[in-house]
Amino acid sequence: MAYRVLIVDDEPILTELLSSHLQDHGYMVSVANSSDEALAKLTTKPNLILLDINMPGMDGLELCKVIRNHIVCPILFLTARITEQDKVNGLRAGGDDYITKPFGLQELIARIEAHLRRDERNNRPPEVLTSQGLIINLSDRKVFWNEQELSFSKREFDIIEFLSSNPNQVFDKERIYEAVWGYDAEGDSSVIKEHIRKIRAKLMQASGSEYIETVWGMGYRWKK
Amino acid sequence: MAYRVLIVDDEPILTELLSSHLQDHGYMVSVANSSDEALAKLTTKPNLILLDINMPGMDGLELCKVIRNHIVCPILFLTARITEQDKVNGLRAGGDDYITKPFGLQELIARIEAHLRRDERNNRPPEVLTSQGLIINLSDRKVFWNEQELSFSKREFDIIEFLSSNPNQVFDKERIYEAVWGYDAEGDSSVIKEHIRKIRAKLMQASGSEYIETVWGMGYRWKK
DNA sequence: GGAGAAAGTCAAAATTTGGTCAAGAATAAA
DNA sequence: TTTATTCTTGACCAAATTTTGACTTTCTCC
Repeated sequence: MAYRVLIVDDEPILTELLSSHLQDHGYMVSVANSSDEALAKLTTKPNLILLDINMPGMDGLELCKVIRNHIVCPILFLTARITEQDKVNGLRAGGDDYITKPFGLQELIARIEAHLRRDERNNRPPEVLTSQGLIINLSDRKVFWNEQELSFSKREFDIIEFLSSNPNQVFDKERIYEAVWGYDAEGDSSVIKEHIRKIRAKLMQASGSEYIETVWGMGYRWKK
Repeated sequence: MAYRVLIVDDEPILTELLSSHLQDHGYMVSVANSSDEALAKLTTKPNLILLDINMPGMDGLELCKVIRNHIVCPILFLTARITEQDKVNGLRAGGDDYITKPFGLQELIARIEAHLRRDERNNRPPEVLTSQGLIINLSDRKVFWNEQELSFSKREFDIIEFLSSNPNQVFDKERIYEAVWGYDAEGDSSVIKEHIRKIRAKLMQASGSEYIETVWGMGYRWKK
């Protein structure tokens, strides 16, 4: 399966160039020309992010920190700044590498490969999760129970995905809200309650068993 | 716990310098001045390896490939070579990063931290405490006594977590209150008393033994 | 041994939290 | 546009937890 790379840079010429180069190497590329766009495109669940530091509005460092709250994947800074302090800042912000412009495309590819390979080594994320007869296909976002497909809305699936990807761990509502809705987590907890209810009802109706456990005062956990 | 870093370089002056700098930052450092020595020192199970490319005998690239057959940890190349092709080779050999000399010590530390942090993110072992048949799984917030799961409320678990994470230490009620409730609340110690009672009852019922000891006039301690 | 302080016990009150429901708002589909 | 679906909100209830206070027991020191 092709890796997804998200390029974040406000320079269209550069993103264009990078994009086509990466596509030539078999990557699926999405491009964001601003921080906001980048956050929105996190939903594509990139395997790796190329991040420019100099951008109008929220800059790359800030963005990096925010992204880190959502997903875990290699983040490579791409920038013209070169002082050591800048490098230090970038890495401390949660970045994994720092590549100064101008850089060779070959080197870039090599670095990307190194990071992806490393991720692969550490945690090969399964595209399909199963637990007791239930099959959750993350790539096509479908859920089955013994041949029968269950239908979930976007939010519902997002919650299922998040919880079932981290089985047995307890997440409080805020944490779930953050993970599913995004950075702006001023969420009313009743939204989660309601979605959990719907999910439970559908799962129970089909399979007759509980998958989501309530941990009183703490949150919810996916039983595995 | 301190991270272990293995430095591989045939230049004693450099290794000396690096070693003391890293030690200043709290790392446990071992040094190898040759490839053979490096392979021997893999038994120290380093969390990260700094690897010079230019060495007599087996060079860093070769060494890297060999190391990769043994352990999985970040490998950072440390070298004077700078051509893009070299970088590509290094990364393809299984390295995770490539730092060209001369480099700033600050940058080096930052990169090391970034890599370790990343490793941490990816495979964090579950935090589990055990004491005499009792298993306390901090990440899942579950407590077992021989297969049997014991259920504790949030506050109860928080107290157990705090005390059992610091076994044999005595904490007075205020200190416990501070640690668990999160703020300094003067006075009514009866809350703690009550929770301790509940915890003790549950633990006693299941295991038949006391885990929390009263130190008269001082506070409570988790017996280990 | 007895006074006083600290810890333990118990039950009831107060508070917090989660589940449920219905209805309005927002979004997507037709 | 209309229509259907999904998302969100707020209110209410029930359940579980947390806290409180009165009371008893235990310990320490004189």
